[in-house]
Amino acid sequence: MAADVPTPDKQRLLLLDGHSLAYRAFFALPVENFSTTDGQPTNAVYGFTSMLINVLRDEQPTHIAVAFDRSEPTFRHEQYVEYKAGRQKTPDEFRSQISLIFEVLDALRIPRMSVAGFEADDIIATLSVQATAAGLETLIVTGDRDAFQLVDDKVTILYPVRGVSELARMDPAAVETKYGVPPERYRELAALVGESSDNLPGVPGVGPKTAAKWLVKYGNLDELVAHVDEIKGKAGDNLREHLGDVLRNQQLNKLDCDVALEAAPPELKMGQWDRDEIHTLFDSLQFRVLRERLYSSLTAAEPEADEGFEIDVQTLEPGALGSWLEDNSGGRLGIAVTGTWGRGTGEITALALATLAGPAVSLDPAELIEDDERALAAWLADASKPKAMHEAKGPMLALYARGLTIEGLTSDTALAAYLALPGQRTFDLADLALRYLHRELRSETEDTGQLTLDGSGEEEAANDLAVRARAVAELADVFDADLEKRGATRLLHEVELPLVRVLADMERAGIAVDADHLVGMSASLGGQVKETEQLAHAAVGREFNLGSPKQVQQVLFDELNLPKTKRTKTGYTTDSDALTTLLEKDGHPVLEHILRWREVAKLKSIVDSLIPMADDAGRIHTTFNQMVAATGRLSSTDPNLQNIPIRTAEGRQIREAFVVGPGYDTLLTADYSQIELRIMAHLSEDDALLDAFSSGADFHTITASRVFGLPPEQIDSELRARIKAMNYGLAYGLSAFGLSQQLRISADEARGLMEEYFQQFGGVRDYLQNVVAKARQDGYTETILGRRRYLPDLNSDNRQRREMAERMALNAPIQGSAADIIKVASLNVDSALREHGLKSRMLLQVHDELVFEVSPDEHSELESLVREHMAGAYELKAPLEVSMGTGRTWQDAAH
DNA sequence: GTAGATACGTA
DNA sequence: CGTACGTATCTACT
Repeated sequence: MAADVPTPDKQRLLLLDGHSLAYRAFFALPVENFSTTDGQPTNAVYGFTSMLINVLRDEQPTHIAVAFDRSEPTFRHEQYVEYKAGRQKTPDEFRSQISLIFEVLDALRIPRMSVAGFEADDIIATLSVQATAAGLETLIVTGDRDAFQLVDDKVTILYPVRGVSELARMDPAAVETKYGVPPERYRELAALVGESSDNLPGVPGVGPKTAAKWLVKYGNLDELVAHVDEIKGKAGDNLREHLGDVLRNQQLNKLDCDVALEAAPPELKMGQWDRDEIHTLFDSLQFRVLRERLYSSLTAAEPEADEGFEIDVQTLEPGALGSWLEDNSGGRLGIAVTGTWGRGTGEITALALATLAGPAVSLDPAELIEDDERALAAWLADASKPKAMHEAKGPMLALYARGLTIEGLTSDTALAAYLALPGQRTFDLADLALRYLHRELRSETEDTGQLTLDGSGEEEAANDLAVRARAVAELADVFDADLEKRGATRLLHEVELPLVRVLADMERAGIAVDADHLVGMSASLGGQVKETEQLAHAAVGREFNLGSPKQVQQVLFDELNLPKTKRTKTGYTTDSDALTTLLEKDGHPVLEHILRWREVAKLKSIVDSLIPMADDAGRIHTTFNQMVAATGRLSSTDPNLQNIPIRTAEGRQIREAFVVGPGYDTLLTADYSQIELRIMAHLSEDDALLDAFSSGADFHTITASRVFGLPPEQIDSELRARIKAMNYGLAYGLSAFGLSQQLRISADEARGLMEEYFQQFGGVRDYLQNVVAKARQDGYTETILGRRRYLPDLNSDNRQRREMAERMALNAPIQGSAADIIKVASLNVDSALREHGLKSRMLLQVHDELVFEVSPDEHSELESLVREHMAGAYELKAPLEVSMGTGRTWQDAAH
């Protein structure tokens, strides 16, 4: 099959009009948001660079140049003294930024060109003609419409439409669609219409529409001039009267394709840019987000890293591991492991250790003799021997399964990458090696094509694993420096790294379930699902699949003609909110059955998914993921034990299936009361909100009493519920519209409610506004422990994306700080359990709640330790409060 | 078999 | 037109 033979990529020349793009950016981006702390405006540099990065990423050019105007007069001024007269002087804030743009281009090794007496457009025109002749495709990015005359099947223009983030692709068809004439006629059209920014008046009263109509009718401008007497009406009179202007415009807007240039297109190859130079420059410009974007989007545009790792993988005689470790464990060693893990256990199949720059070994754990096994175990367990791993938790479980514990981890390169790039979902070692070490994850020395001794490929696998270990060792150093710059060193070493073992212990412990209870529930729910299904079918008069949103839509909106709900991509929503509203309006009985069916079917599917999860000891082991949530929270998978139902009575029955295991007395749950609201009060330092917490009374009632100006005892459940929704909604970026939807009140009422609220709690509004403004400037938000979330979309021109990013910016410091706090609490509780020699253990973390299994006679000691370390995890201005409960089941332990 | 859309469970 | 997740199911694709 030769179908996939890659063809050499087309050579593509990217030409940018530096001045016109920078000028666009200058007016598109508010200078208040784009200045360095010492007052240097950077909006034009920022916008230009941002556009440049996007185009480089999206178009992957092979050649590039940026053209600039000169301040000297051009040949056009000689022909027409009024050319560009009456233009406002360029603002000083703009002029100072041009040299900064030069610096950016120089650091990126992008050639810039300017020629006395010519405009940037003439340079671009010349290069594009030469490029076509040399067989290159040309892409021109410019905000100057004159360039449209250059468009043909080899030359495309990218024209900024709104702000700096969106480019319209102008090929011949697009020009014709937009202007009604093909690109080669564009000059003539522009001559008729005129160009006020160049001080080139056209025919009064003639816009692009009329001009295009004439050109289409007569074919071209010459013919139009020849038949100028045939044109009727006022427009015709104007044309005859201003014919001179039109012909002059046509002369002046013609781009010169024959400028003498120092370099021809084939010489304008994309070069390798200098990371250090970019670092320094972007630091001085205080471009944090752009640097990220540049690095993340341009790795592909860099020349392929075809280098691998030089590594000396040593073969050890049996019994030699101890002395090897003695010789080589002075510095941090990288560890790489293969095997399988999950559900709280695992198995190691191979292991490699690598020094940072010296030798490495690859081991087969199954074939270690006793001495070697002992030496390995001792080294692994030695906290004073520094180690680095990549995604250590799984291997930790597998090592533990064969009796090995690991101490002295000073880096987990996946965790470090997560702190550096919290929005990324995966942290593949090979990707990180390419990106941060600029090398492929393979050995440079190996693979001369010769067979290994037994031909099994074992040696190759051992080599590969050693390469991974080496990459881990090197990456660990790179990230140590990177995290130091981001202020995340302590977060890694004091929170995330030690948490790995705590999470591994929770996964290993698992939580006991009452299988009979689950099986019983499944049967009963199964019966209800069937019954409800029949009721639904009877109500409609035919059978349909209740689990298919498409069929439900068909039944409700096509057959029963119920009022239409909110649109989705494929039709109308049938979600429970919409169906509940419909039920109130129409009351068709099938609605009730659908809602009920969904409820019981959901519960049954949860129950059924849990049943086969229990191990031989009757325990379920979730997997906690420490690096997926952009805010710093944990997540739980396989199964997700962080979303076990609790709202409805039937849902809570599922919690009754999670029980205390043999050898333990009871379960204990401990959760933070209103932790996010306390954090909001702490961060905003709003006195009224802080007072509400220190008063000791019910928080929502107290805040409601302030908002409504009533004594607390007159706050009924309705009023309390409204303010409770506001209290929580604020931290999510809730709008008046959203509030009105949720409370089923009018938008005006909701708006009034918010006004009243902010009247009382103005500090909260100030805080929320500031948090977004600061994030817009810095490019990221930060939690109390310095965990960042990068939000480049805060400066997006797309309103929807920007507003989304704003809500994320509101929420990330609050949700993320709560995550910080419960992580610290988990660590401190865990240490305390060890220190006090308790057998009780931590089983689950559910965002603001910890679940423990209590060993006999440890009840009161555990309770006081948990309370102490949870409440004391962080000192907030609205102090943390913890509530606890105990019981045989997770449900009974609720409080 | 997989990807996307929809719906819904938790904090 | 309220954040952060994971899972089940259906549907339409390869």
